[in-house]
Amino acid sequence: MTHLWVGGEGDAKAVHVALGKRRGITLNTIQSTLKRLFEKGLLERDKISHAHVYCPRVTREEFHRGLLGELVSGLMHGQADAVVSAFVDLAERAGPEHLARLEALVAERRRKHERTPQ
Amino acid sequence: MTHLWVGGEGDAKAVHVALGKRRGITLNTIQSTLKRLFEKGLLERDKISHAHVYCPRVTREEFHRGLLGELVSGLMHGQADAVVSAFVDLAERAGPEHLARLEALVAERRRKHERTPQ
DNA sequence: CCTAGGACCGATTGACGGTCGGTTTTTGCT
DNA sequence: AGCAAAAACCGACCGTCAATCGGTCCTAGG
Repeated sequence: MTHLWVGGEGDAKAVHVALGKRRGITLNTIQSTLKRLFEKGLLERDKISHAHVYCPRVTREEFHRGLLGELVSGLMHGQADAVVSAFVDLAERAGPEHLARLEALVAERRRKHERTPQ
Repeated sequence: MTHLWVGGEGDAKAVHVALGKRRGITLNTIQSTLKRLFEKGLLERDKISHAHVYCPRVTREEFHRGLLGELVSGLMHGQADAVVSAFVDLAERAGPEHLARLEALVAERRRKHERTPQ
């Protein structure tokens, strides 16, 4: 579904030629899919004349944040520490450079907290 | 499925009285579920006389690590940075104390890397 | 040898995503 | 206004997957 992101966004049939053709998919399929994504609140749409123009309601980042949040909150039942630890592990395995990035971000956040205590 | 973890582990019917009863679930259901978990490689089992005794093949931590890893690697297509950032956000939102923990873990890992360069 | 306890198999239900066909509505052109 | 093309909509079907259960077969113990 959300694979329609890779082609950026736009109007109904544009997505089709961008993705559908390559997969031998009907334009109809694209339309349905787009509609359901819209109903799920992931897309915004505008009726221009008689055609719908869709555009993402959430950025890819927000979407990912959502997914991650869902999973994490699901696992975060008392084992928050384990989750955090697992993530650090992953970051390390995915490439040590990510550790640096992680460190930087954490430092930044903590600084913010000191400046805004409670 | 994996909710059978909360009751610890043990033999077939023990899980039933521990979880099934409360949910009005048949012992049969438990058995099937256990079997499928076993087939999935998440459980180990031993045939004691004519009964199967199941025990976890992976700890809860490992399992969580697996889930997280799956998702993250799924999202980690060029947007690794975004994922990392999103996670830090979550940690912060879930409770600033996690930031401290995160920081500690990262520091530890990085130290290890310095000691083991390549 | 016979029975009770369990394992196994197969079937069903309910979500869900992906994919379409067929119908209706909206346009635009003549 | 009338008609044909374009696009939206509705509903349906298929494949997958987890959860659930009923019924049957096997086996250990008495």
